[in-house]
Amino acid sequence: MESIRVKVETIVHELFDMAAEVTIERPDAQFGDAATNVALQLAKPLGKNPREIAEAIAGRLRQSEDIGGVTIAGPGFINIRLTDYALIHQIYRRPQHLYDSKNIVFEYSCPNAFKELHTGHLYQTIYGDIAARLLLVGGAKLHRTSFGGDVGLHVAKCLWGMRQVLGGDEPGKLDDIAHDAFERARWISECYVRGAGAYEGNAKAEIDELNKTIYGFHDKSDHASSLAQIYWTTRQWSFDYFEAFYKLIDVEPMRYYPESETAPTGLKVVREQLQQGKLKESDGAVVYEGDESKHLHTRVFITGQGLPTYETKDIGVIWLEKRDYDFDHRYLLTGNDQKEYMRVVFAAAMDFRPELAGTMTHMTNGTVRFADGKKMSSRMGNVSRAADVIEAIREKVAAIVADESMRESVVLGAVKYAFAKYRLGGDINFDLDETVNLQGNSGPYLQYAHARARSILSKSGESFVKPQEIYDEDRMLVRKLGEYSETVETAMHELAPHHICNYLFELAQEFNRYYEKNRVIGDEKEAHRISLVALYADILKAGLMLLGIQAPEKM
RNA sequence: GCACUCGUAGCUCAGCUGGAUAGAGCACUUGCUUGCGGAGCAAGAGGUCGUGCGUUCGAAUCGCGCCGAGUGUACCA
Repeated sequence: MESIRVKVETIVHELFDMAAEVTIERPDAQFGDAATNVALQLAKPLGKNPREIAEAIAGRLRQSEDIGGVTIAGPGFINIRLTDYALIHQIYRRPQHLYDSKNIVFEYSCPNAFKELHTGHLYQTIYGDIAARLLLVGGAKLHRTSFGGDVGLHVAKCLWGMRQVLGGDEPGKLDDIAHDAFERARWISECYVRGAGAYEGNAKAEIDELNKTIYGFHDKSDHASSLAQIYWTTRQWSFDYFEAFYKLIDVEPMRYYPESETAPTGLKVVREQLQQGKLKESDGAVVYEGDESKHLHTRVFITGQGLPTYETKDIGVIWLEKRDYDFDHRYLLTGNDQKEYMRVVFAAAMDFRPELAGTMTHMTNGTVRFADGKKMSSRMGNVSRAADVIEAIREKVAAIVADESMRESVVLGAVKYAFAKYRLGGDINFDLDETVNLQGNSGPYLQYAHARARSILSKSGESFVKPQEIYDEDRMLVRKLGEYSETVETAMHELAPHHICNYLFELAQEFNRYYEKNRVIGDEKEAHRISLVALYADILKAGLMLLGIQAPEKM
């Protein structure tokens, strides 16, 4: 398609001495393999009849050896039919490296220490991991990062709860709690609930005091006192739990920046910028004054009590990531609710450090809603816990997939695909039944499609040879196979994996249609057809791999 | 109040840098069913693309107004 675009642009330039931006579309099969509407666009500036322009361009295009035929349709669409050779050639085209040797930081997931991961984290972690894969495939030098709170009020509440449960500052008793990372995380979470309740009751002052004490563990490097030992041990439990969870869902781990690390850097920067006059003091707090004409709010960076806010910690993490990786570009994925807030942080960051301008992109995801929330909550308890979602899917998969060794990859295929198939931005509707439904647009459906294709290949004695010609019945399938590389490019460019999901599903449908009508094994065209099946299976596998989904040989 | 996001088939969503009869899955109706894995295929029904103006040869797509849903709007993250 790329070559056709260039061809048309060249022709337009030669014929009319104009630089037109040509787009090549994939038209309906009845029209051809490629189409362009340049003639319609040029009609006005040239003051000519669009069909006349189209005829002139078509005449030149017909001389090209890649092109089997050109027709003009409707008001002046140019429809192009490719030669068999060109069509086959497209299948072998590799996606372009859109991020070649770019040094990229991608921050996502961002769970708080001392808390469990919820469905929002699950969604964002999976989506982030896939987007990161796209950057990698695009040739980027990629650094995955994550950022979260290991200090702050939520930690104080939690530690207060631990004290109650342990019956005092008794780090020795932690050994008796649990040794499994997930059970430990659950225990921490129970302690948090206790503390949060007490904070609303009569323990507020005590917990506020504890909050300062915890900051002190970092400032004074206190690892010795009993309470500090509880803190450092359970903090590590949290990190181990993150690691265990990422492993469970088979995603790459990230470099984690805890707030205790980013806050000092952020504070230093903020105080310097206060001196520079980029920040102002207001009611005892340090604020960044928003620009109303740009719809930026005023936000507090250091509170009246001298504590850094999230804003300052976010500045800190940007500075640390810049220091550690010297990124060319930084992508950040957070929930929708942080959109306006982050605009201010970005504006402040660029104000403090102008060279950051244009190097940061904020992407946002919507919230996960459960289609069958009632059913789940009654059975599973806390619906929103990420581990419970995986467990619920596991139960459903167990009922469908007989081979136990296959189940886990189907579970992950189901959940990853379910999240990847939505365009990023809006709230998503998570329907457990649809997720594992083997009919329709789901991960397991595509995994099955792959296993089925492999099964055909293993039954044939023919080995793969590159197809040399295309029969009429092959054409639709071959066309679809050829769309792979440009689909990946689109997904890569927009960091939008849903394009790949849609494509793979359409490809599987196209193949099923083909397979329904054309016998492969035992047919006189077996050798030829087996090669198409092999190309299909390979593309399916490659696409699923981009989504972080395994393509099993059998199911 | 102001800002941002969203509103496409009964449900869940694609399509949105303007183009040819608006697509898919689920659900629904009918047919294929002794099968190379039918977890499939074929056909059907279902849409004033929230709404009204505007720009354009052409609008689901761009602009403005309105209606509806959600989020954010200084010491939380």
